[in-house]
Amino acid sequence: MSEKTETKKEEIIVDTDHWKDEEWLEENAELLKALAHPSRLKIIGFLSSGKKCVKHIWEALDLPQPNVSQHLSVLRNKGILGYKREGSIVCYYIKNKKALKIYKLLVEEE
Amino acid sequence: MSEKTETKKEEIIVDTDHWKDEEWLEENAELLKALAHPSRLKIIGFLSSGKKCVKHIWEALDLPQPNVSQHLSVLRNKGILGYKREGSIVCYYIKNKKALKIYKLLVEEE
DNA sequence: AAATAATATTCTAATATAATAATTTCACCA
DNA sequence: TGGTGAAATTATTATATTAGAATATTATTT
Repeated sequence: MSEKTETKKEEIIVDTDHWKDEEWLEENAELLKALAHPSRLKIIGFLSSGKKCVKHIWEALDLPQPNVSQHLSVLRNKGILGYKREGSIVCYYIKNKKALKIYKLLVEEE
Repeated sequence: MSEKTETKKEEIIVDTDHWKDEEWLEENAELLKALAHPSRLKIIGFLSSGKKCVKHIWEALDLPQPNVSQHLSVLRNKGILGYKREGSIVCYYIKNKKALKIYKLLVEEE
């Protein structure tokens, strides 16, 4: 959806009925679900100021390493985070702009 | 958080480290979780154009009535939707502005 | 006070998610 | 090549969520 649809009269109609598009609903619900956890939101917040390595993340967030690793994998698998191996350490960053915008909206909307 | 904090020097510092505030994280994760379901996102989308009664909702969305009622109660309990009984019918509307903004962001960000 | 239409609640079974502990993999260096 | 630090994976258990069926509630009309 959201694509332009042309009628006989060559009018351009922008379809805003996204809620009719099951695929769009699935995708976006998935995105929200990935963000909808306190620890994952915390990770996003921490990464919103830039790329950070895993150790830095779990130390700063005061969460056990395996737990953070699990949450990172959720965010990575949904394409929200990207990562880069730098020798023996791995650094994560926010790859998905939409996710970052959601986080910023939450912050601004206080 | 996000409130202005005054230091000894009367400087105004706007705190943007929301991710350090466990309560803020909980609240916002809850909000996202409530929205993070295809049917609930669908309901929000349908209601984004204005107040609608329950029957109208489950017919338009092509979902079973008890199922929609359950989802409406999730959204209502989180304060995302408000409702008004009008005789024998009940009409729901989006009460939480933040939730609506999230939905709109998802739509616009395509 | 039935009957009916609209909506909500409850129960259940299936599935998904989460925290924790234990283990493993990977890269680097002595 | 053995040791070490960093990160990921796996297994387990507890808890939460979901759809769907059945039932209940509420308000209106007859």
